[in-house]
Amino acid sequence: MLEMADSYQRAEPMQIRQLAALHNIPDRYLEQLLATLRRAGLIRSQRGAKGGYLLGREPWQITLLEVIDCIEGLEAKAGEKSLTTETVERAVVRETWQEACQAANTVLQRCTLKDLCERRQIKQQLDVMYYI
Amino acid sequence: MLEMADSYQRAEPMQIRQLAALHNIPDRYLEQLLATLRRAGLIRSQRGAKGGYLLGREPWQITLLEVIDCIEGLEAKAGEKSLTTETVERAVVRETWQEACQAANTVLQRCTLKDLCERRQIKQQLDVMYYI
DNA sequence: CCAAATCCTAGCTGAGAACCGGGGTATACT
DNA sequence: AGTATACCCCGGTTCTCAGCTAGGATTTGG
Repeated sequence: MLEMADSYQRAEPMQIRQLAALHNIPDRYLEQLLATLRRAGLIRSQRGAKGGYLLGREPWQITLLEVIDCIEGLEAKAGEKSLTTETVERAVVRETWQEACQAANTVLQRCTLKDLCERRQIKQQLDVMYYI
Repeated sequence: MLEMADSYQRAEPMQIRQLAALHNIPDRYLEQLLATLRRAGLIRSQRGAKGGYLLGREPWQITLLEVIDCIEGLEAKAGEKSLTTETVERAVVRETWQEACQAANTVLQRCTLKDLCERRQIKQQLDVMYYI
């Protein structure tokens, strides 16, 4: 996603091969992840020769939370039936647990791809300085 | 743990059979969980006949975070070697991720067994009122 | 001693993440 | 049009691990 955020400004799509090579991910597997992201609307695809993937929105409009929820198969349902059989103990613990999740999500929500790209650039420049 | 927090005031140990029956957990499995909790010092055990388990500390001195970290096998190490091979991208994402974990942990840290017991009691009384 | 309880160690199982492969479809370029 | 290049879809394989099962050793109260 970060690579695509960079390529977004250049308005040229990224190809699976490139992304896979850059991050040492098997390209066949990366293809599935990208399909999931596409179905969620986080990225768009261009088929055919010279095709590839592009962000679905501006880099500052995509949060880390959206990306993670997407590929981690966000299933926030199925709790309906268990609510009827849920014990009091489970309910009490679950409330605090969800409160904790909410706190974590707030952090991830605040973090956009643009933020991450900027931090990455800073880190990369620091690496160069250490090398000298 | 909540059951033991209640029994802690009565100063009598809880046995695996009782705990398992109360919460529909296979006792053989519960035994392993309790062993983990014991090794972490969260609970103490009394062997032999009339034995059982007791909290290792007062109910208000044990947080939900400790319990969860304990049974979820908190492995916060092993990141040493990967730090050397960690890419810049992973590092940037991991920082935000850990920040989110920290936020969640803060919530769980604030929640003690005593708090949960009190909330449970309130909920149970509400259930009774609904029943009438 | 004996019954009752915890302790220790090893293995089984189902679900899900990571990964691979074959064949199909759309698009750009010549 | 034809072809090469990419994405698209679906099914299967491997590996990990939480959840669970099983057998036997050890400690303690009566």
